[in-house]
Order: sequence, then structure tokens, then C-alpha cells
Amino acid sequence: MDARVELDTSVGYLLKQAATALRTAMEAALRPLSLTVSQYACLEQLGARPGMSGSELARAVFVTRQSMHALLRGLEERGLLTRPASAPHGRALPTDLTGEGRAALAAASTAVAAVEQRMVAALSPAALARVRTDLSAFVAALDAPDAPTEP
Amino acid sequence: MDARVELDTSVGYLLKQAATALRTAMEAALRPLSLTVSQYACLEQLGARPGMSGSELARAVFVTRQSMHALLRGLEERGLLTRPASAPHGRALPTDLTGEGRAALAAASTAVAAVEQRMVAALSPAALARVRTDLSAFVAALDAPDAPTEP
DNA sequence: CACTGTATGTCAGACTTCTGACATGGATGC
DNA sequence: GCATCCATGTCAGAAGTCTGACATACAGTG
Repeated sequence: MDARVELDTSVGYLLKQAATALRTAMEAALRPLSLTVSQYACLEQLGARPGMSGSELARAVFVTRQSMHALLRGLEERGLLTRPASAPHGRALPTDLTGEGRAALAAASTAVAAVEQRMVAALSPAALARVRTDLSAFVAALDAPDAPTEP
Repeated sequence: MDARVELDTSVGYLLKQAATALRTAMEAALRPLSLTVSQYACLEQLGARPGMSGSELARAVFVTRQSMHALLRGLEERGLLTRPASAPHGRALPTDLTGEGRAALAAASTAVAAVEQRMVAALSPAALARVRTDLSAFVAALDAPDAPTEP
């Protein structure tokens, strides 16, 4: 109890540092394709699960649905995706990639995969699997609403 | 070569998810203290290394020095830190916490430590040390300017 | 059937951060 | 000594994201 943050050993600080380094490297890799990281993330999600609504995309990309709204308008104007004028059910507008959108995603996904490969190259597959497990545990522990620091 | 990103197994996506969850939890913990995450990070750095310049702080907190400039003005107006009117050497203005600033940092650091503790509670000390090592390896690999994906 | 609750899309404004630019102080080169 | 380069502080504008708000569509309940 009454513990303080020690910067030298803080996993949180390392987490932020790694996420920032990854984002910077992704920005550099995506700049030649005229895509931001958020735009790429949106395309990647749509490639994996076509027909997602804007709200679903927002949650998957970790932005608000208002931000996703502006993002989708930009990508639609560039012809990378299409949305119906009216919703087939409820209010959700299913979004899909165009052919041009799939081509842009393919190029971007290749570029980002190279960045991620560079990031994890030094780790063995087993170590990588451990990291994934541990990061998932972090997310699960933080998402739990109650905070039993000492049960 | 020509690899694509697989969302289900992407460490980058997990990294972003974990960083977002941590930031959200920190925002919630710091809101009662009227501090943002960036402001807290700034105070924490100054607590560990008094006398840092604005540019040094910016690099440590992962924002631009322009953003840090605005951030420091706000914290100075609230009386949490002080900066000299002129630089004792060069252009760098050494920044220091006031007594009130140290008090705010103590409260904030305790709150953030609880969040971080909740995040890592499920991991053994050995597993935690591994995660730190691996995250450091990610940063080092991404910061390397050349990208030898396949040497 | 009406009411409530939840989810989605959209608009408007504020806030934060970034990019670009300029001036100043110091160090390094010749 | 002077020119050049680098780091820092600061100002101004642009871009992205968030908060707040409102309307709409469906599901569940009385």
C-alpha cells in the first residue's frame, strides 16, 4: 500500500514507449501510401470482417464512433470503401472495401507486417506466444471494473 | 516476404490494446486529482530528475516540445512547478516541482501505482521481468533506423 | 399497445497534439 | 574571430480526437 511508481522498473512506461515506437514506425511505413495509422487499422478490420458498422469499427480501432465517422467519410471519398445510403436493419450501415480499397489494404498490410516482423524478430516463437498471453492478461485485468489491489 | 498482418495473432494490435486500456485506467484514476495522463507523466519525470528542461521532458513523455510547452505553462499557472525567467546556461530552462507539486505527484503516483499493480497482479515476478525485457527489445528493434527484415 | 432502454449515426464545439517557422545561445569547424 | 551547425524556447496555424447533444431504429416489458 502507498506504493509509488518507479520509472526505472515501470511496465506501464515501457508499454507506452513500445506503443509509441510502433506507432512512429507504422506512420513512416504508411506515409508513402498516404494512409494514417487509424485509416490503415480501419481497412485492416474491414478486410478481416467485411460489413462492420461504424460503431463496431470504432471499438475495434480504439477511437470514438464520432472520430470513426470522419475517418470513414474520408476513406469513402477516396473510393476505398462503400456504405449504403440507408440501413438494411436498425441504424447500422454495413461498410465494405472496394477493389481499390482491397488493393490499398494489401500494400499497407504488407508494409505494416514488415514493421511488426522487425519488432519481434529477436524473439523466439515461444517467447512471442508468452508476450501475447501476458499482454492479454494486462488487458483483462484493466478491463475488470472492480480494482481489488489487495483482496 | 509479402506477409500480411493477421489480427488474431498480431502483437502490434495487442500492444495498442494494452496501451489503450492502461491509458484509460490511468485517466480514471487521475481524474479526481484534476490531472491528465500527460500532466502526471511530466510531474513523475520531474520528481525523478529535478531540473529537466522542457525539451528533455518532451522526449521522456513522448510528446513534442511544443506540446510540452503548453503543458508546462498550465502546470506553472497551477503552482505545481517553477521555471526561471532566464536560462542559467544555454537556452534550457531548468524546471522544478514546488511543494504543492510534490504533494500532487505523491497522490498521483500512488493512484497510478495501484492501477499498474492491478494490471500486473496476475504475473509472477519472473514473468514480469521477461515482459520488461521483451518490451525493451521491441523498442530497440524499432528504433534501429535500418530495417533488415531478412539479412 | 405504449414505455423504457440500448445501440447507432450524425452534427457542433472544444481541446489536445502536431507541423512549420523563427529567434537565441552555445559548441565546433576553419 | 567568424561561419556553421545543433539544441532549445516560443509563436501561429492545421489536423485529429474527444465530449456533448440530438434523432432514429430495434428489443424487451408492463
